[in-house]
Amino acid sequence: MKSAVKAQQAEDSAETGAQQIRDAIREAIVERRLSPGTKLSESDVGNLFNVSRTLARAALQALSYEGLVSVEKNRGAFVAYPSPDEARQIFAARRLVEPGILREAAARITPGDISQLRELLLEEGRLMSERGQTARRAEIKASGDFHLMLAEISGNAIMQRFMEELVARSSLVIALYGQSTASSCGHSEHGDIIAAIENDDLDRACQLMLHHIAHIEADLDLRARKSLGLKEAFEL
Amino acid sequence: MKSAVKAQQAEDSAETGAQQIRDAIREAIVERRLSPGTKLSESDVGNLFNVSRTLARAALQALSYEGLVSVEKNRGAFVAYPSPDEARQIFAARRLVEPGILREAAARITPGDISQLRELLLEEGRLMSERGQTARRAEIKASGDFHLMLAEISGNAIMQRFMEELVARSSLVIALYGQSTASSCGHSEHGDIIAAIENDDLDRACQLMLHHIAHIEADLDLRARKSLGLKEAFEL
DNA sequence: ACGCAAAAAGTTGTATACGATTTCGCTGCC
DNA sequence: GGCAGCGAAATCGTATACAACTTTTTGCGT
Repeated sequence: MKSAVKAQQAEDSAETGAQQIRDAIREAIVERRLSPGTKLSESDVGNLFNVSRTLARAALQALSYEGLVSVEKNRGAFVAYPSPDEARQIFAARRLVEPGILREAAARITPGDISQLRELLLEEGRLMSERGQTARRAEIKASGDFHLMLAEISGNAIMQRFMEELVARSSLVIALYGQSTASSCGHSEHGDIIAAIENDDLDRACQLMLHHIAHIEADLDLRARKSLGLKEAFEL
Repeated sequence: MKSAVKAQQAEDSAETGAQQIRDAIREAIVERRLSPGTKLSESDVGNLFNVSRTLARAALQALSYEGLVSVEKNRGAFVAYPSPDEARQIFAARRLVEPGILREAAARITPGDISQLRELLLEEGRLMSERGQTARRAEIKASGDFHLMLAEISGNAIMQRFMEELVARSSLVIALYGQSTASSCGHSEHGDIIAAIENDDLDRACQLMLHHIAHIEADLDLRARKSLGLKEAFEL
């Protein structure tokens, strides 16, 4: 599925080296190898990928359009540090669009799609039982891929791109505000949703999706701890 | 309202000259002063705004992320020429998200917002009765602003940005495939939607919104006339 | 020793330069 | 007359250079 997602955008383009850098950094952010707030200086990025600052800058700009990095004028680019309010908006957006995407996907889903989804779930479960950071990161990506694949099946490239943005930003939010050591997504809920789709019970599938999103959000601690930095941090 | 929309993004940023160029070009595209397919060479854009190719390029890249221009490797940037399929996806996306946005907006709407919406409608009506291209362009923008303002009222900046993209791209689609000489949006339908909101009849408001979108789409001729260029163009 | 000011270092914003790729027009051949 | 091939012009992709701004360090005075 990963290849399918990429192919759709690749086509003739492979636009430029900047694209590759953008993708590499995005992956690093989504997999949480880069923490929110980390500074991404143009020179450093350029050196890291052996390109000039021009390309590094282009990649960072691109990521800022996706909301994954924030560039501050004359100060530089940082891995985005979503505020609690932003976090709420991200999940509100997901609650708003994912049921609709699910409905469209269900209308066009093929047996092949379903088996691919199942495969994804299996992989996810396997990673879940594994130990180690590598497995954890792969699991994070896999759980997002479930939602992305639904968007892909829906056949609407625009919604798919939007979901990619939302999933990526969700990962950032979870990295910042997530509490449970458990992974980002309740794995079993994904399976339930597929089952509901197979049973042609669309309303139930949507309801499950909403619950699922609410579940993820419930694991967050979005109390505005605005730096809490001075006295409060030390008076105990 | 225009100022409000801009202020929200301006804040401290005003990031750079590229942003201004991007906005100027976008406005030109949305108001249909630039037709789909028009070539936007980096040098030309740079000269036009008296900046280097660097900034022109950045602006064009930004617009390509919004789907308003398509850049082809080693060939240049063009005002986007959405395919019929893309057009359908754009409107499918709008049908998917606008009812949700409407619901959120209705939940937070204030009397002040309503009067602002009414004001927008009045302006729209006034422009509608005027003659001339300038009025036509202003009307196009105004009719889009109605949808954008609902997104703004909804309080979700992410959905707002997404709607901005969808409305802008819709304008392109209408420019390409629209048939009626009449303006893009049925003006009266906007008023009906506001009325339904005021009556707390959300379901009706959503239904009106869906009809409204369907209406716009119905005015399009999305038959794939694939260039129609060879024999068909001349055999009559 | 502390605080403030000025300079130095580092980083971003923009312009220019150069190599690579495409496009277009020309010449020459069929 | 038309088409293939070649060369020039235009345009894009990327690197480098310089100016403007920010941050840090240094040094002086109190």
